[in-house]
Amino acid sequence: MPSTIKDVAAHASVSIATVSRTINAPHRVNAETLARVRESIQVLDFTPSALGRQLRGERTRLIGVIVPTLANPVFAESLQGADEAASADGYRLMLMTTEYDTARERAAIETLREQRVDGLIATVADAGANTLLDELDRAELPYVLTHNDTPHRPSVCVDNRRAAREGVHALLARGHRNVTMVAGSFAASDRARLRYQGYADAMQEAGLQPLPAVEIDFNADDVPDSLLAGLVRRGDRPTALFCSNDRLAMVVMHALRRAGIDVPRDMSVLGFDGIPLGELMQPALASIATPNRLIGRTAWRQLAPLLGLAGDAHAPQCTTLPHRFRPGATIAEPDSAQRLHSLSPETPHEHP
Amino acid sequence: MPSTIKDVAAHASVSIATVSRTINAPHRVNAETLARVRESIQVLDFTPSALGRQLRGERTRLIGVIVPTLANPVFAESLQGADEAASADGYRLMLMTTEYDTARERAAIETLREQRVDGLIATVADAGANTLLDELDRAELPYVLTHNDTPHRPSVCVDNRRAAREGVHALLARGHRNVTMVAGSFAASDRARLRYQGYADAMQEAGLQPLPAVEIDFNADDVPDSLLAGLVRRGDRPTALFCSNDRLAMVVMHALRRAGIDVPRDMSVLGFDGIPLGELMQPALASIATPNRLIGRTAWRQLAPLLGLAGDAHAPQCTTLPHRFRPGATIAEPDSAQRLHSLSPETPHEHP
DNA sequence: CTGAAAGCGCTAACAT
DNA sequence: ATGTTAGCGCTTTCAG
Repeated sequence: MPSTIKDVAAHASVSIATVSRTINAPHRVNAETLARVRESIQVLDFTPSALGRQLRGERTRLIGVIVPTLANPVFAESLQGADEAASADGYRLMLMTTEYDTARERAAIETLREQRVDGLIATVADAGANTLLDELDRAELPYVLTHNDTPHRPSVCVDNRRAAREGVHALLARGHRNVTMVAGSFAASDRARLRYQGYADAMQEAGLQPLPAVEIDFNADDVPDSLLAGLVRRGDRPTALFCSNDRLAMVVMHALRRAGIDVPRDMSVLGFDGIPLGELMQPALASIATPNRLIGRTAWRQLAPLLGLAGDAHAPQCTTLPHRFRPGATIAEPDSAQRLHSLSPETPHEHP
Repeated sequence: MPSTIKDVAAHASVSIATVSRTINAPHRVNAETLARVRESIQVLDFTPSALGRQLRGERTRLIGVIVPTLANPVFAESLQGADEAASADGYRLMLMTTEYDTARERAAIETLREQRVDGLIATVADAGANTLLDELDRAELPYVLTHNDTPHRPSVCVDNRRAAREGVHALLARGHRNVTMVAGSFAASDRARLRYQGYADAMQEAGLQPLPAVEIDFNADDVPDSLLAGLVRRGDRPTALFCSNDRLAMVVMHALRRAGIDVPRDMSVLGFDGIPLGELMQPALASIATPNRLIGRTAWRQLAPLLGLAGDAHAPQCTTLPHRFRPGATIAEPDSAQRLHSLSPETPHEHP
């Protein structure tokens, strides 16, 4: 049992109020007394209990953070950003992971509310129609969503649809016509859906028919053979793949290699997220980089005023942060064999 | 302000004791009363405050987790392992990152003690002579170290020295003689030091002189040109690099590429940690894989009995988990030019 | 089966 | 400058 304010008071022969003041308002304590109390605090190894304080005060200086998983560096990064920013303001984080599971989202929010967190920074599966978030609104618990791209709730994210469109456009501009999207399961992520829409936008602008996406489980460490077969089948094999996130892109590339498909010679690959490790690998993964750390930091900045902290009280509810197309060696023009096969009026693109 | 047990009591016209029982011991409440109270709980959207409970009881069911950074997937993974295991037992995690900074370690422990966590799972810079840990001992706050390889404190890790020795041995067995170690700064990690010892062991067993390690800042995203120059200088250029962790290995490989050095043709690279992304990249990163998730899980298992939970009360204080050499295409035999240069009695190794 | 009351550690009036 | 006291939300005897 740690010692309490009472123990210190007794040891220093003062009242508990004086001990409290020694800690919170030293200038209101006589110098000698101050020294004596501090001495006792040392001796007894007293650490004030945040519990007592939190129970008394109207805030806990705790904020809950909910992310799908830390296996995806994207979330690890934005968590870091939020951590840095919140810590600097004296707030502590309580972390919960959901593995993209709605039931776990519910449980996480419940736990966090029990802990009386002052606010929430969360990435949820589906931000649009989400009863959990409605409950938060009703409970008046401030929250900011991260990586959830919705105009209807406080959030910080990139414009996923536009970003995806630009990325796919880059593929098309290099002469690819048969571009297929590989996505984590749509049910588990509104991001994935928006990115698919961006993909479809780009295809249509180029006068091409969007192809159905190949859906893969988010947590998968490998591509099931059945799906892989579809991806590498001869005939109408895609010349480029747009993956809804970098982790997925790497998993897919690994599978392609196993199937004897060389990236980028036989197939180009574009990811999404711009995780640092992607840039280090060979060939460097082309991607649409999102400012993950900044997303976390911004989420805190947006949340802080809602907690009554100093800050821009009239900051926007929704922040759209800039993305950036990150070129990489996983993208090449369709190989010559491929081009020979497709020397038809439909693919009149030029190459240097 | 969330509603309290009093609000519910008033709404249901019972005492707060009955509300408490409804939540914690429903069988001791009359069926009708139970229903009425539950109704009120619903209506008022009552969520019991963990604070009140924690203040009253002798445990908070909170555990603190301290890791250097989440930018290194190793720690993200073991955090996940700990989270899974602890959550299953109804414990919540409070996360703090230190960026390998001792001052931040101190602050983290302070905060966690204030929050009255029941125990700690931590990865610290230096587990041997660490006053912070001594303080924990004195305060009788149970803790388990992860990734800290020390027999003197409760810990879960792999045998870093042996693992490093085996890895370097594998390089030597392929004909490498000039193997250099690249390490994060030794001051910030007892792991790095042990791995260097393992490197030295292997070199000496092969009758070779261990070379001084090249130290690089942990957080670096690139290798400074001055260090890079030393690594790629002609003449006594190493034919193989042993990196003290995978992230570092990837950063180094990236720099080597910039310097026109091809891996593995011109230089082999071996990492440490076995992060999943390493296996996905091309060429696949050879590494010494550590069971990170299991490390986190085991840490919880080892901590639980110390908190008075069910579990093996006589589990070992220190657990050494098995590592595994993970072969990869970043390791090759020294290239032919290199071999021609070194066709001397000292390097009689055969190649297919 | 239910209620009254004490007390967990702390802060903030209010008194002295 | 310091002390006394009420009360934050809850659990837990102890009575009824």
